[in-house]
Amino acid sequence: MRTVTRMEFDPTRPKWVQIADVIRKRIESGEYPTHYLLSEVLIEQEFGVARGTVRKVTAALRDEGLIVTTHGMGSFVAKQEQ
Amino acid sequence: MRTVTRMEFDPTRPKWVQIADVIRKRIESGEYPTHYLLSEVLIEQEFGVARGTVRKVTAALRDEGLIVTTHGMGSFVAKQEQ
DNA sequence: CTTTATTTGTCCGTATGTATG
DNA sequence: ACATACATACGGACAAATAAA
Repeated sequence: MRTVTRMEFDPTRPKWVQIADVIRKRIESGEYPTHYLLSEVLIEQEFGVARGTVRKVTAALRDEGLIVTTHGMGSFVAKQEQ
Repeated sequence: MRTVTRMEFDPTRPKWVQIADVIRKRIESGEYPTHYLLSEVLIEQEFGVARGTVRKVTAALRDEGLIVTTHGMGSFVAKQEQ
């Protein structure tokens, strides 16, 4: 069973920013622990957005050092600094 | 010898939808019986499309419960309900 | 047990066309 | 004109599961 998040997207802010916010919170709250594996396809399906949008999300989280992406594997949650 | 289906792709409908239609009919007609093994590569070759397109086809048929996919093995036709 | 081949899973980059704000 | 976003489609590379040699 796949998860579907029905977000109320704020039309004044890009979707990719809003989705990144959601995932960031999940990481910071511990809902997504270290090494939790994300995949573009799952994000695509959960939020109902296109691949290009998902890639902007992962690029942003990667830039923040929250996730690490490996070609052929996926993106996993990096160890949190506190 | 590999089969090559020269489909006249209707330019107004996605290739992956049209290919899924063809395979769905083969399953429903019994041409592809229960446990018949499909492979992405063969679909790719038969219809002359890219793998990404094939994966949309299998994803659709999987969502419909027509096939079951196993990593490292392939997709096989699920038991039909009647 | 090790190696190899096959197959699916995933990411990467690119491109085209459409639509909206 | 520009950024955002969707949908489609191509081709490539690497990772992981499975099965066979």
